[in-house]
Amino acid sequence: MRLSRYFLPILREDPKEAEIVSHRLMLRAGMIRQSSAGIYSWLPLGLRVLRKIEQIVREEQDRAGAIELLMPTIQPAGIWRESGRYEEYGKEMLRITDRHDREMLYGPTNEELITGIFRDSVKSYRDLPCNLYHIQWKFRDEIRPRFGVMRGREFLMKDAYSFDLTPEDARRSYHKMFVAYLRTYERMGLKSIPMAADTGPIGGDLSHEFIVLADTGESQVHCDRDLIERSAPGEDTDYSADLGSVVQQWTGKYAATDDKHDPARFERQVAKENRVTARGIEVGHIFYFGTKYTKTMNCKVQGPDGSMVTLHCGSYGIGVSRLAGAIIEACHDEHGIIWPDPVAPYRVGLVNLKAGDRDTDAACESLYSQLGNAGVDVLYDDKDERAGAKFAAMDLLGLPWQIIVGPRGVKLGEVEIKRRDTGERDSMTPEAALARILEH
RNA sequence: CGGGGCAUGGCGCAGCCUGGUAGCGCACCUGCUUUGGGAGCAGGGGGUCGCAAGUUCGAAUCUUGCUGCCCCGACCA
Repeated sequence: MRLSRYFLPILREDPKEAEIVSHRLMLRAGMIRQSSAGIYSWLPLGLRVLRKIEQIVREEQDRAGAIELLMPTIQPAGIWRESGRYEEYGKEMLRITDRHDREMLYGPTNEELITGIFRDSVKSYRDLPCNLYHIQWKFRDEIRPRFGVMRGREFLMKDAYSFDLTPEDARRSYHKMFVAYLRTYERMGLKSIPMAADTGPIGGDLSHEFIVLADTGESQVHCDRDLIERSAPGEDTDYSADLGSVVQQWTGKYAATDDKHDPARFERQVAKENRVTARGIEVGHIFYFGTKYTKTMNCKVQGPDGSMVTLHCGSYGIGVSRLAGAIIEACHDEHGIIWPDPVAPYRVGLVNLKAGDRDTDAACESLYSQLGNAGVDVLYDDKDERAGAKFAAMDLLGLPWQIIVGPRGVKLGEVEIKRRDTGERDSMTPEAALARILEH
């Protein structure tokens, strides 16, 4: 993409409404614009990031055996009355009336909808287990939206729903999602830690929040260093096996958010040198809720012995739009964003230091087309601006690689290549620069 | 929902106290000079001063009401 033909409204100064760093940088880098409190438009650059995140989430859900579908944003009130949550949910639910005075709502979550679909379609235990997910916009009318995209009212969320015949089977389904989550965050270049969460009225040990570590995170967390150093299960994980032992490796170590922190237990359970207190952001939540909705909504299948069995369910959420903010919180410096390669909107920023100079233009055009042909996403700054402004903008955008092409270097047959994360810069021939990027 | 604050061009702000018909920096347009870490000079375009009433000869400025947004707290993927 040529910057001269792109839509990328960069702000030089900080908008005053943005307090936290990810919000500031997303506005400045032209990723988002606020529409109203807690509701944002995603501009082209922001949308690319959102799509990258979404795609990683999707791939890991698919790998774990979940099946994608798409449910609507607007739901009828009726099914929420069936589950009893229409009255229960309160003002967080945005209620709407259509032209026929029918009561509708903008979905804050989809348990009712999916349970309804499943109930009407699946009648036999032979179709179990089943895990269905979608990636869809949700709306929760938060009392006070804040932190930009991190706590908006409208947000993009991946939510999966598992259906099983027995609690034991449901546990296996839960474990799959647990592992998929570890993999998902790691692929985005984040360090995530599962922490035991409130299980609500069901009880048990099957609810975890996934916290991403970031110095500017909203909540304080305490955990065993082993959890931070451990890497996620590999691509070769066999999701058809029971992953209980894998999950056990993670849940066996101490990890708690501040509100559930037990200092005495922390000291007893974790050796002094392994005690870590850090800040984090919640980016996912998984839980088993048993028959909560299947019972009230009468969702049953026929079991092997011919009897009708109420299904056991869990739900598994990932805040996709929130992750865009969370990643920036975890990955930035004083100059701007530092995108981890897998979620970067473009891999390479090609900087023409003297647009209009014949040799410099030619060198850039050549690199631009070669990178394009090699399937590398490039943002080419071909605008007629001063070098300083271009450097500042490129650092703000945080693309992993910069190739800097100026008349001075071109005379010597060289371009400069820079890694945004380490700041390392090297001069080399354009061919070598190309090779360096392609080998990564 | 309790407490605090803000609303003036795309962004950041001054002007308001002490009413007289809107200004600064950045960004944008034109020209010239510049050109490797947010250039200089000259010229230019762009504003229902959040909305509505009121006071007044006259309101960005004073009064009242409303709306929007931000921050702190309780709540949350």
